[in-house]
Amino acid sequence: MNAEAVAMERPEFDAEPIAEVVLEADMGAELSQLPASRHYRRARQDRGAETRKSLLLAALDVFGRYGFEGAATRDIAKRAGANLAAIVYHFGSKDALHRAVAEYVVEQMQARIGDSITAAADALKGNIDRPTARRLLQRIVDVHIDSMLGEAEAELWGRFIMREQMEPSSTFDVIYDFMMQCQSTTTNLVALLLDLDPRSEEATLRSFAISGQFVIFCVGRPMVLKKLGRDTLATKDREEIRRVVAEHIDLLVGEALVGEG
Amino acid sequence: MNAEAVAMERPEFDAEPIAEVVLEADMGAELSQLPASRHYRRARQDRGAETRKSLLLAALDVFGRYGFEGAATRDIAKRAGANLAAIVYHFGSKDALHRAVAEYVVEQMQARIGDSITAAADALKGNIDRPTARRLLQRIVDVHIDSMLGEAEAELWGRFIMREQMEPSSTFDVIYDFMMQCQSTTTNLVALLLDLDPRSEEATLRSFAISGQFVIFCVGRPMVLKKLGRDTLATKDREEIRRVVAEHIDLLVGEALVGEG
DNA sequence: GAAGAAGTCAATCGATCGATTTAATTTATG
DNA sequence: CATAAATTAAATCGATCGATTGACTTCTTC
Repeated sequence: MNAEAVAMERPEFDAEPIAEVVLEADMGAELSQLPASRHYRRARQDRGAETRKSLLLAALDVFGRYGFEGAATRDIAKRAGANLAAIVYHFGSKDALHRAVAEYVVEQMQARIGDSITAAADALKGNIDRPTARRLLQRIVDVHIDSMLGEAEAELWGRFIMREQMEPSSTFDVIYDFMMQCQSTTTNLVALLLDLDPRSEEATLRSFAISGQFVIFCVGRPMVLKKLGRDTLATKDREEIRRVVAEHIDLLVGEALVGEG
Repeated sequence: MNAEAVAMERPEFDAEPIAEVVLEADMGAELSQLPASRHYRRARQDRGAETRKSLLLAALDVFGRYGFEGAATRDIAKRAGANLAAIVYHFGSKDALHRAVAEYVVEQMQARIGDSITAAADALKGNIDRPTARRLLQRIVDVHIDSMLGEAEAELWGRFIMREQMEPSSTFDVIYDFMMQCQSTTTNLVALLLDLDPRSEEATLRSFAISGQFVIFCVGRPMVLKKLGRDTLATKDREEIRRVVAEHIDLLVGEALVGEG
């Protein structure tokens, strides 16, 4: 079951290069934004990156839909347009692939909403006034909405996270920690705006309720789309959602949003 | 794959009694509230009802966690404390069991929140004032919160529904229709309270955002529990959530809740 | 209390699918 | 051309799948 363990027991199995490949976290990151030019024949010096990225995305989808045990490596390889053996070659095992997916998800989310969180967390260390807190909160909310509803891949992240929440594996901690960090920062901002103790249950509940206003559009997306009569959320829809949620928060925290935008 | 088809092809297989058993929707409904008395030796006249109920609940759990294909009938039978063959005996096939679970979920949800929906829908046919609309809306919200967070089984309904939403099977329509009906009624109430066209995107989005405030406590329950430092939501927590959400809605629709506690 | 219906059970069917491994082949690069 | 990286088809071997069977137990009914 554990491919690394197997590799250790078998010295003739050259595990080192694979391990290195797996450990470099930025695999194919630069490749994903490659120009579509057909004549761009470079990047062949690392053909593997393409396959790794395909496998990673396919695994993200399949793991998210069927869970770790329910996911079939055959299915993942087929969707990725890669050979079955490529999974072991590039990642080491099904386990390791799953771990890589979890890390990838956090990485992507961190890249999109990390700044807004650290900005708020840093500001909260000092003394900030209510308009500033309101603006920092809105920043977090907007970034969440844009990343959760804006890009197609985000649907996969959401599914993967929801599934991990149902049957938490050992790799879930890293996702969990990140989300708790987001929630804590949001709670602190809400507490400040509502003159509540940040550690009170009241602050926590109000913070979750506020977050729920946009999370619903992620977890209930099929229902929302059906109701709106669309098959995808347009940019305009997303802006409407941002506007509505912003107005709601204005009403809820009794501090209208002012400045920058 | 299809057991009914097989049954049709094999006249010697006595399918009728099974079909009847499957079709009666109230299977074991009265049995679930049996007194725990050890000497209550009745109900042996229909031992099957107990097994059916066990299988149904186990299937609800397993289908919800692993999806239809990922679910193993062996797993379901084991969790139900029943024999593998009992599934085919009582339901006809894995497919039919899945269908029965979907119907059961709608049935249970209907029993808990159906009244609040039809009450609101009926009232909306005539002319109602804002305080009444506000009260009807709160009724729907409270009933949702109580049923989604109050009973242990509701966690299973939620998981099953979320999973069906991910990979909709043919049996999903019945669930979907019910949920859309809830959402439509809520939207109409919200539109009335905010002076919006009930069919406008604005009304839909605001309605979803409002619903999200309590749905988050269902889909994000593990996160909420972790943050609160509990391992289960107490009655007091549920009351707090009801209070917070009610206050929020007061602020959002500009119509404070009055009357009947 | 015997007949028979209802329900349960262990054992088993054939088939599919599971992850992993092997060996052979293709591809790019110095 | 030589080398290493990457890909591929094929095979391994076990596990598991849903469904079925027929014997067995429990309950009802006449």
